[in-house]
Amino acid sequence: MNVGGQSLEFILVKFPSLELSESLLRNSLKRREFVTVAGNCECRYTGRASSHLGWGERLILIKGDGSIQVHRPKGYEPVNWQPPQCNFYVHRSGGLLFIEAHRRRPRESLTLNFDRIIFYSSFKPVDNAEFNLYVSEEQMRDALIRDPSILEDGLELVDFERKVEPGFIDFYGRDADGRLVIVELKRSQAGKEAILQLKRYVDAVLKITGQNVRGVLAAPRLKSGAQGLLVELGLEFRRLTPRKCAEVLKKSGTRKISEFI
Amino acid sequence: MNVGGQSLEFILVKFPSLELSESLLRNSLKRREFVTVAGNCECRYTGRASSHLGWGERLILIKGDGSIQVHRPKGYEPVNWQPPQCNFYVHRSGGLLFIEAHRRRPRESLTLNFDRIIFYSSFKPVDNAEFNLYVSEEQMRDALIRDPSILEDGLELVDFERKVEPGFIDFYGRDADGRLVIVELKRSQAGKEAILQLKRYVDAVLKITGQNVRGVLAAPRLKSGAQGLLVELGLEFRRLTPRKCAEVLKKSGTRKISEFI
DNA sequence: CGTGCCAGGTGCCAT
DNA sequence: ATGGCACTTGGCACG
Repeated sequence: MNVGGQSLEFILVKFPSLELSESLLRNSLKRREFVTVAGNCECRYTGRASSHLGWGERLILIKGDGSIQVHRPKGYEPVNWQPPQCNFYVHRSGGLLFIEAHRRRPRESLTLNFDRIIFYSSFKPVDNAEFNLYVSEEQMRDALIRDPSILEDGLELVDFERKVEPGFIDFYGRDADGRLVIVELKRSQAGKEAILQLKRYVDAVLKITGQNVRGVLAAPRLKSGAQGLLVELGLEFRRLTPRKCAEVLKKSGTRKISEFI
Repeated sequence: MNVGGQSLEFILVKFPSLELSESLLRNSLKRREFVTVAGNCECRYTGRASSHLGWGERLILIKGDGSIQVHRPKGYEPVNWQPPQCNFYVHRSGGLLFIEAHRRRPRESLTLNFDRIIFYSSFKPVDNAEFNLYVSEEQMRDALIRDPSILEDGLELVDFERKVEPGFIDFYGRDADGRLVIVELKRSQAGKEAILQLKRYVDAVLKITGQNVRGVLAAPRLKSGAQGLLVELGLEFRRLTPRKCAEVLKKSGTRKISEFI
């Protein structure tokens, strides 16, 4: 597919013959298109386990990355599937259309045979958007204030949004050993920028107080490759997930933040 | 859909207008059909966590059980979804078509807005087939109950699925020397987790009975590196393959498990 | 590559 | 409803 609502290599066929379906499939697989097929089929899987599913009408998705999934009329999860990067073989035999999806490591295969196709569709979706899973940074901060122990046992709040030279420190606390702890929060994957920001805060507070200061980066995850810089600068990472924050916020209920400070 | 390859309430439309799509959707949702829609959309989720996905072309499945899933061109898993039994709201606003899927307990919602539909399909799949997965952990347990000697000569069943403090013991027996044996089953490669789980059971039973207790981990194989922990904790490993279990189940036939206990 | 750990996990079955 | 746990778990980061 492409811009302007005009079809580019977009195919949609109602009740294609098995012969036509076979050639459409071969073509789509070669082009790595997103294929959607509905039809009456039987499914066999063998690999880590084995399974058999008798005849019935289902919807099959085959994606350009080489994944396949078979959906029955009910249930969120596919009844049979194969993860990305498997090899497909399409052939007709005995009046049936076969789709095989093979994978190595672990060695397993999924075989579907159709006696009737209800519809066939293929297109190349244009989708470059970024997916973000998050709570707001403010919600994360609120959760941490209400229960600092979600980050570390014994951690206690001293102040938040404290102004220092480079900016505002998200969370300013003291750990079980009495050491100062500066926490920098990121609502999604944290990268080098966040690490350097935290370092500036740590340096500033060290300069002001002269005390030993710990710098902790709290985020759902660390960008790959950022670990090195973190360690190099003597900082720490603590995983803090949207889920955990949501739990705390729910548990502590509607009470105002002011009650916790 | 129904027999004979003839359409019964089967709809397939290429590039429907948002207006038409809205009315088709309302109808399909009312009839609890299996809906497949491809289109350019934006997705927002809020509930246990929150997420946002910018504009892009995706495929959406809505099943008759009230589940919905949004598939991007790559990846086995849907980027956004909602499990069965949620409520749908469809409306148009500001030149966009909105689909909302709401759920209570946990309270969460998924909202999709489309500016263009690539194709719309709906049908009522006929699928009454039974799905069979071979050699599940339960089947392994059944095989072991029917013939404990597959694990060790002289082993006899005392109880299964026995409740102790940490959870349920898969198989609880007595060996040729009269010692208690606790078996933890894994249908595939067993790792550290399984060993620790077994250890908890052994400790619990030891505490209760005061008797000498053997802990046996039974699985097709042990993860490399797990051997050390096993020995360290005084536990044992016995290889038990799906094939062997299948043999036992086949030999003992269709007789019910209750005949063996 | 394997190994470990998290997930908006989901699903199943128990109390 | 809540808890324990398996899952063809899938996915990602790390050694």
